Amino acid sequence: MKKVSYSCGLDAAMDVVGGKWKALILWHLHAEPLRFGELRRRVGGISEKMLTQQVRELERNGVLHREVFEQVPPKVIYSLTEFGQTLNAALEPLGEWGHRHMETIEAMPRD
Amino acid sequence: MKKVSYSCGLDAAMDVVGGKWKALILWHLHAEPLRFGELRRRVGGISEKMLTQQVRELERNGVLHREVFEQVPPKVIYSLTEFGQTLNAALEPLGEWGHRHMETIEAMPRD
DNA sequence: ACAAGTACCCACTATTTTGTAAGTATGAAG
DNA sequence: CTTCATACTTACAAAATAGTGGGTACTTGT
Repeated sequence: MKKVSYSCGLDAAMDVVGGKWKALILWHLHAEPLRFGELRRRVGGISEKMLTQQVRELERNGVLHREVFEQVPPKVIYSLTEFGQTLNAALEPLGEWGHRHMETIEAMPRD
Repeated sequence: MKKVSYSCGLDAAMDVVGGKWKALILWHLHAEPLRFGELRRRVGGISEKMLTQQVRELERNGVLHREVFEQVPPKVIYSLTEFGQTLNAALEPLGEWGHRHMETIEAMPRD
């Protein structure tokens, strides 16, 4: 979180779920809780450092829950909180849109 | 646009509307076409450079339309394309969510 | 004895994104 | 004749974001 006040709801929401990975992480947790490694494999392309970092922020923001099992080898399970579920639901139309226009988006000029 | 293929719709959508300003710009254009200066005032806090840059990308991506009037002083009007309108519609639940949880978001730990 | 697997942390570097300040053209107003 | 306004552009600086390679602790399997 960077700002303290927002010009509108979208501004605020983007501050929570913006960035390269957060939305994706939520997305992949929508069906079931996952362990760190499994989450990493599903998100794809994310480094360990980034995943820990993003997941910790999401935890601090009350979007997801982190359950640590005191074992060796370590085991940590991530799941959406209720708050996180409402956020994920709000993200769904955007995901739908992206899905529907995937080809158009892939064909967009990149530089 | 950075990627050429996406793991899911949300991934793709975030690539179009991610970043600090783009979603906000779309949002403020939802009701009516606006001139550069007016758009800038409404978005608030954005520099001229950033606005031009973001708006040009959105134009290249077919999200908004840019109409130049060959006058002095210059006049340029921005409006959503139909595509942009579908995107804005998909963004609405997220904006709603942000609006509903504004206080929670503002109270989130920032560092 | 030794490598493999887990979920990290740390220091460091690279890349990307964002911001700041200045300059441009032209005409109208004072 | 100087200033103001518009919608930019350019060069440069700063800040945010991302990646790399190393290390850790302990257990299980070879």
